[in-house]
Amino acid sequence: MANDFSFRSLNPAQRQAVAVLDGPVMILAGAGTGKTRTVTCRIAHMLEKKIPAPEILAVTFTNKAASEMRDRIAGMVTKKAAADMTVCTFHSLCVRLLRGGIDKLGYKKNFSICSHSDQVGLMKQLLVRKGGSDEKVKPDTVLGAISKAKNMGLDPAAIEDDYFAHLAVAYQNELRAQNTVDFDDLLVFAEKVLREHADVRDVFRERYQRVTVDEFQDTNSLQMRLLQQLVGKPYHVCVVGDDDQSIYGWRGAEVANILEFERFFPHPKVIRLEENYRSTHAVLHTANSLIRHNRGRHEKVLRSTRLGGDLVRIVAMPGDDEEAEFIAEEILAGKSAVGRQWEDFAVLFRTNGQSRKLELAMRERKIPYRMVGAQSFYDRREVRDVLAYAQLLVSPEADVPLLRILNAPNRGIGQSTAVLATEWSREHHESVWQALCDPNFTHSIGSKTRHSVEAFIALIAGAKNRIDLKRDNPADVLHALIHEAAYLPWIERGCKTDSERQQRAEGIQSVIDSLRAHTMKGKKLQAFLDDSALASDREDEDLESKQGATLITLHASKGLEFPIVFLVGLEEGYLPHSRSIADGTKDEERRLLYVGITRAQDNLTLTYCAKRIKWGQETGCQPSSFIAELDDTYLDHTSYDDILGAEPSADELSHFFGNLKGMLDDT
DNA sequence: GACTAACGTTTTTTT
DNA sequence: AACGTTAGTC
Repeated sequence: MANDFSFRSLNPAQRQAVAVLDGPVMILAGAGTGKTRTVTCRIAHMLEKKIPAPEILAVTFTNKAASEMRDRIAGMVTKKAAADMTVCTFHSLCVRLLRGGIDKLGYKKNFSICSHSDQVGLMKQLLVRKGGSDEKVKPDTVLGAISKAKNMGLDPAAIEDDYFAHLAVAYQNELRAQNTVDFDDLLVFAEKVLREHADVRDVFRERYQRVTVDEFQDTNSLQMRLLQQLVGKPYHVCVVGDDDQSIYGWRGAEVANILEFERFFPHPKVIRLEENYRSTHAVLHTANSLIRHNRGRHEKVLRSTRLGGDLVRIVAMPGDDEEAEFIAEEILAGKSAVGRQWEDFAVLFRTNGQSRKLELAMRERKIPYRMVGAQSFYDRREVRDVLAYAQLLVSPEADVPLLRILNAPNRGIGQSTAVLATEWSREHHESVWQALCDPNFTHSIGSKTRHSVEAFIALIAGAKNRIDLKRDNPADVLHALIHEAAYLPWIERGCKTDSERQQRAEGIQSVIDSLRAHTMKGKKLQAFLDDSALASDREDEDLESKQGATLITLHASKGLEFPIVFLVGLEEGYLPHSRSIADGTKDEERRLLYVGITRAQDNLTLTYCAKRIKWGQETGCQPSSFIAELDDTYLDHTSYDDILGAEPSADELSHFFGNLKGMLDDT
């Protein structure tokens, strides 16, 4: 059997996890314990036991995790089996479910999904319209409250603050009127459909008999309820996670789900993977000594399979400039002296803002680097605009994308017209598109604007017609539409630099290319829009495709590993972050640091500064209280001055050798 | 309706 | 320090 090899290479705990296929199973997989390998072997084992591939479902949180798991499985089983099973995110699973059954909740099946920026745009409008209280309420605050309510299983109308509740109701009505759902709705509605409609539930339970949930520590209570609907007796469900790596509590993740798994699925088989293959003993010991300070966790002590190792350095820095320069120099020196690749180095930080100085230091020394995250592709203006055009080709009645590009590029339909059209559409309970099409409306506006509106209608309708006829490739239609709208010249005009111009053009082109790739695979335009809506930022195979040292936030680093890791800014207020000190979630910050430390394979350096520039102002810093929690056995406390004092500069070195040579010559 | 200038706010993490 | 928003002007 093909799997014999992988089976034998597993350790006893892993082997047990792979062997037990029936009933609830919880795999507590510490950092670097071969989690993904174990899960993929387990799924391969299912196939070996003649479980039909279509019955297998594996749910992840990110698209990246899903595609990684898909790839790993594909390497172990037949092509057909890999294609027949379902490996996807919670959200895309829900989209699939709702495309079939959302009509039961009074939405049309061609609903669209609004992104975060769409949500903000809508909420801004509502705040202006409802402008009840005169204090400035930020859209994100209201949206956050709504999201929290939805994830806790409450009706947004039940939010305590009356004004917020009022906005929440208006928001939800608006989305419904536009046949649009937000990210949270996907889960809320899917759970609702399953709970209230036994027929749908039975179909799903019949279809997916074997459910695996990855990164289970990141599930929130809504996802837990969804899972309960999805999995029926005899509960062939396997969850994999590590409570010590739960770092998404701020968006509702409940460590409780992993701590109380058996409350939901009785008598689970609990398997602990504690053998770490990634890090040296020194790194692991330090990590263990930190996480021990957290209460109420599944006791777990990672054992290292790699003895010894370099000491973990804790370096005191005078300021953030020196910190960045020190690290850049170390990378430079490490690369040439120890013969490492750029890709072997990673610098981890708490907030994106901390990357600026590091980037600068890298650039000065011509060290190639890759920044993970930061400006996300799908938040780029031109990308969102082009996607809005694409969305109109499916349903011009979607107000949000319509309003987005109504005057992008400028075509003489400005804000005032947009407001009039929106108001008219509201009065007549129609979409903005219908308002623009309605002669009764267009006669109420000036003739110049009217002609602009008519031209716009013709532009969109013409392109949509080509789509509906199904004769042309949607990518070609979209390309032609963008060209006809003269979108590129308009966006280019707003650019300051050549490289910006180039970036915009590439953004537009890559949306079209990506649509083409989708339609090549036989997917519909709607499916492309779904994928784009759910595709989040840091998932464009960034890491593999780009070369260089890695600059990355602690959150984004989870699941990755690097031979040499620098973890910067171990200062009170940054790590732990001041906000989490206020929120009383210091435990989570400790886990965040734990995640950071356990990314390191061979060598780890922690740094903290005495001062740092914040908002253009110099501020003093205190060392993180976490430093005192680390066990000293494998620590090397040192400072910037110590290291620079001990290591002579290149000048001093050549001088020294010059003298030496002189002495030798003399003799 | 478009452009510019001043102002205020931001910096935790993201499906 | 840098970005986005808003108000004021053409």
